[in-house]
Amino acid sequence: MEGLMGIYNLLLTAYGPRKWWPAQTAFEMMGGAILTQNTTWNNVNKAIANFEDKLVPEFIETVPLEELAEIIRPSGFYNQKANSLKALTEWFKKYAYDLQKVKKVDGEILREELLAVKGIGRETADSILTYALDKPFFIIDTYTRRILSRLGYELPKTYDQVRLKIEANIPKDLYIYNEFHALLVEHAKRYCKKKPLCAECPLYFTCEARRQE
DNA sequence: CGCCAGGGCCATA
DNA sequence: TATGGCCATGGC
Repeated sequence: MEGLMGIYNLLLTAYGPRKWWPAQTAFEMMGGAILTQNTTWNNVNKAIANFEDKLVPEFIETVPLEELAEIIRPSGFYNQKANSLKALTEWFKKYAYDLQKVKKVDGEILREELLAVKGIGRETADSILTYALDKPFFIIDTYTRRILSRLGYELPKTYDQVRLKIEANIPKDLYIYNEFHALLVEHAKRYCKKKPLCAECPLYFTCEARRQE
């Protein structure tokens, strides 16, 4: 996994800092991480807009499940995600809905707790840890896998194997984890949806160099 | 019209 | 550990 920082620098130069996650509050970020599972942001935004100003744990806790599902309907999988939002909120309640209390806990412990929440898997957990809780865990999504494999990297099979391998080859720095993932998403949306390789791609020469090997 | 998006759960072998 | 079925809307 050499050259990851080179890719990071190319993307950062090409797109500039992304300043993620797009959310008003930490709780909105956490909820958004669930809503965006296998779903476009366009649909997630519709769901978030339906909350008006009620995307807060106190509302999620008390609103009837069926009503919650109706609110988030545009995000798809709304029955499952309504349950997931309830479960996330139950977890958060252990900390009295106090973000500062959560942040005091060790990152590995928090990851275990989040993975125990039904509806939160590895990617969602790592997104929440990195973007809401200031605990750096490199997020592995379909875009990350797609871009890296197109660049010629041989990726391990399991999520955590990929994550640990990437983490071992970049500085353990929250800002870099934050920006790198956001930059990969930005890049994938522009260039890696259908086209396997294209000359306008900022990583074109990197792709070419690795393909020659 | 069919495909798929910043996944995850569960059953099965 | 690793597939396969399922969940569901909306943009293209």
